[in-house]
Amino acid sequence: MSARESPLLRKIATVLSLSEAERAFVRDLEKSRRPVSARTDLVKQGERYDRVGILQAGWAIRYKTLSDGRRHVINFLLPGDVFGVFLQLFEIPDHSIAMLTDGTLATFETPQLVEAFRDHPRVAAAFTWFAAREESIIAERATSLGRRTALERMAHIVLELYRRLEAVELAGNGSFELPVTQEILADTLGLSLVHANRTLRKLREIGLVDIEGKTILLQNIRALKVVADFDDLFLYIRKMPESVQQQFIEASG
Amino acid sequence: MSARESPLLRKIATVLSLSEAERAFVRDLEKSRRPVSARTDLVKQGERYDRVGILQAGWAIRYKTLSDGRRHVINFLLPGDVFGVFLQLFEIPDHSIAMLTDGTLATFETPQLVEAFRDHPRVAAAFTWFAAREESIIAERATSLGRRTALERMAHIVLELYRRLEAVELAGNGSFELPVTQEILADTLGLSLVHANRTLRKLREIGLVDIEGKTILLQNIRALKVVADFDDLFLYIRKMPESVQQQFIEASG
DNA sequence: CTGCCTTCATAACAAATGTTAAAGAGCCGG
DNA sequence: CCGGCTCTTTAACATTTGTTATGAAGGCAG
Repeated sequence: MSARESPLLRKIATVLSLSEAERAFVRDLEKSRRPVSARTDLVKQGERYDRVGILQAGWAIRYKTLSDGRRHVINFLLPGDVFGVFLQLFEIPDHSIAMLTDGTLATFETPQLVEAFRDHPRVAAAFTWFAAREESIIAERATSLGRRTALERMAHIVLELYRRLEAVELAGNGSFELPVTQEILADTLGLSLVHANRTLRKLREIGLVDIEGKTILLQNIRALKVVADFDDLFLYIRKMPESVQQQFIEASG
Repeated sequence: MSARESPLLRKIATVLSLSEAERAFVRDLEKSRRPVSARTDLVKQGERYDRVGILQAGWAIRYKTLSDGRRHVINFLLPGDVFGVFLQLFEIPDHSIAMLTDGTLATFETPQLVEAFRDHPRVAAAFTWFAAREESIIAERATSLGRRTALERMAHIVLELYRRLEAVELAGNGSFELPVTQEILADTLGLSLVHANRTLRKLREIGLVDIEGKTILLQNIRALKVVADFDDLFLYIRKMPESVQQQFIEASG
């Protein structure tokens, strides 16, 4: 796997090994790259959407807005993340997706998704794996929102992002770029802006993280894990069993 | 559709129309019915699981436990709900599933799931739809946990359960059986038991619901919707577009 | 029928988190 | 380099929610 592979291909490589032909197919799905600027809505709650997107660079959020303006960030989309596979089914999304930073986006159309599932079962397997993982990430966050304290939630999401970014080689040595305002963090963790700030300060005071500009440094990952009660099982960062890959091949007939 | 169809077939009928042959295939998936009693764990966090389950009767919960015992209920499983489609991929579940009441369970094995995707694309489409919907339900709940007050959350879940039970003909005329302790509700809504109780009392005091034993009566659905800021889009209780069904048929080759 | 055991209900008090306000830091365009 | 943004930080205070404790109600096993 070359260092210049797309983030999606890097991410897929952590889960299963594609043939060169399969990689070429994925590259083809990604070939429509275009720049998108911060604050652009890629998908709008309630408005028909019929493409699949692959984020190449930059961060985005999936979010919902209540009618009085309160916002909840469902999840972060990082480079290599795919969106819209399920939206294809529903056509009308129940949430929005917005760029947080400037970035690069590739999109492809439904027929190509169908083609993937018919002709490239291992690519389909990877897409399905990531869609399933998306759910487990959201479920873990719901657990944080329901049962972790503010400090625990903050520690948890820092670790989650670190692990996810590692897979696309955007994190290492305990640090990564976090191009996210505290307001976004607050809307993700179910906190007020002020309390998100307090919580971050506390994480710094007790020596678990250090923040310099947009860079966050995890100073004590072990302690962070204890505070967050972090178990990375929900991220499913491991190889897909051969038997499961085989099932996709059989299912595609 | 006869009144004696399984809840799953009733639920599927709200989304798409199956042929008699397809219904027969689903009935075959469900034929292994067996009774399960309350508190039985159907799936255990961290322990390999390799079947697909279809709940025929009774309620269950998907939940996670933190290492100090705090519990979060991710979602309710109601009659007609399917679990384990994604667990097939991961093999090791990151959450548990437990029966809340006595009930009836059918399970089938991976090869039959593969067969569904290869030979019965419209059945596969329905399964995929429900799996995707599961995610949107969890995302909506995360939104509640993050940004709705206790009262709003309680109103919201009551409406959600009402709409989901309607689809399997277990709710109507504004009321349904809610075989759930307040502790379970608390663990679902991220509240303490005491506060869940307070919140329920308030919902009664302001005349939005009435509770008699295990039966809940929604006295003012319109007001409940306003309080909860409830928009049922996330439940996707409508017909799957023909074009999407067609894509499953094409994908199965 | 009786006596657990679970569930519900409520009160008093504690703690976590939200709100409002204000000021400083950092960045960008003119 | 200035002015106006957005973002961060902090303080003081308000509110929601959690905790602990206790009793009542209801169902079930003996």
